[in-house]
Amino acid sequence: MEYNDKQIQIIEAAEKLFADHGFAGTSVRDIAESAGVNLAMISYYFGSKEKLMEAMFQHRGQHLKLQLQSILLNSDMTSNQKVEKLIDEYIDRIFQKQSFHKVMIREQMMNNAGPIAEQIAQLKQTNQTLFKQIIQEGQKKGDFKKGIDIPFLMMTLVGTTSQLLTTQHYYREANNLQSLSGEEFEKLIKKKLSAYLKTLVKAILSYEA
Amino acid sequence: MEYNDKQIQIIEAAEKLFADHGFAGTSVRDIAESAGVNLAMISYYFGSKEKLMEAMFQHRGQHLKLQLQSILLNSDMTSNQKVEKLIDEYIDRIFQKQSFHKVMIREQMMNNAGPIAEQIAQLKQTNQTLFKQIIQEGQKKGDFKKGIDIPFLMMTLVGTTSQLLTTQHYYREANNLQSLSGEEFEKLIKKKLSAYLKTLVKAILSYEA
DNA sequence: TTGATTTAATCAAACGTTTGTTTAAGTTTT
DNA sequence: AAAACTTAAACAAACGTTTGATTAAATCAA
Repeated sequence: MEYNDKQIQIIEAAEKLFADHGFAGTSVRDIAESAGVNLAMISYYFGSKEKLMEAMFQHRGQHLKLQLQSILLNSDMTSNQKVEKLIDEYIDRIFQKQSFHKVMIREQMMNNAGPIAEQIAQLKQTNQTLFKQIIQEGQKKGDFKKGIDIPFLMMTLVGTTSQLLTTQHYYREANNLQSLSGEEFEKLIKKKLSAYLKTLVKAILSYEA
Repeated sequence: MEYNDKQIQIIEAAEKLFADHGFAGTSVRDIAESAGVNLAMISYYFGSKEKLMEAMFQHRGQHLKLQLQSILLNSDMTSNQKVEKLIDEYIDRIFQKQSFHKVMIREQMMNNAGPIAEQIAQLKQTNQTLFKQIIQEGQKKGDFKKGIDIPFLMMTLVGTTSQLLTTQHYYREANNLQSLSGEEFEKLIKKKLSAYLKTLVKAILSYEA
């Protein structure tokens, strides 16, 4: 499915509003106003508010999957380099589409069925499988220690990033970083997160109890 | 402020519904029906839906703060033991009040002002300060290495736990654990999370790049 | 090229329903 | 008797969605 300019306009306006106020907390009138289109256009293009949400996941779904395949198949990289590249690509992806990821976090919490939940489950599994391959490859080469709980390690990467994403305004205030511009602040926390996660993963992949 | 039985009944019904469907996604009629009280009782006791939410944070707010003081002041424990106890108490607290913590996660995402946001900010800072003390105490004693980014380490503990909390149904499905009862499953993931986080923290507190 | 016809896009207005809240009349408790 | 509680009914406002008219562009027939 492809969407024209106006449809994308609506989807991206809805994305921002859903991220900040939730699905139920956003009215179609809010979306229409924010997107600069007439109220009826949302039903006209998408059928319903619910289907607009599904279109949003369809629209973003393509860019969601990590480009892990290319990392995995690149034989010039060491296991450590692969993990580091994975972390940087993941952070970039999350922060580039912040609003959509907040919407995803919200959707994950409500464990209802439906196409969106399925898409999320599928995405999680794909990323998990590829991540597992990279770690296990490193274990076979003797770069990483064995006995790692890979799903939990993944939870840490995802969870720490989500935590920073959803509470960045608290972090900014607690560390008196209001003087920085939005861009500067984002650049800073991305850099810190990247360095921190790399150290963390290396630590846990090499730590012997 | 103290609340009578019926008020607590309403608060706890609202808690569960807010956690699963969000604040805006839950109607006062849903809450009334779920709590088994008349619709008007919510306005009668709390004034408004918004104030019910504030009462919820007031009601739970007391139990929120980690009992870190007692850990910190206990001189019989090593730094490692203190960190381990902290992790177990944190996990217990989160899982004991799952619904409320989901509500908190939701509220954290919307960066609006108001008494709730303030209470969250205050709670975060209190916990951060006490956690920092425990880590720094360990650093002075030479048990932990220096140069740790404590706020980010805290983000990992909170983020990993939140991630498991909010996506436990995905984890359950992906690992074919539907045969377990709800209680058994919860016990299992709490145990795994505890062991994992303890290893993780020890790894990062002792890892030398 | 002209004029007719179809198609897609846009709009203000209205639809019926659900929303949070209030009312006013009751009942129970103190 | 007073205070606290409980209720069904009603309220205006906001909600998602539909309608019917209007516009503009595209397609076709002459």
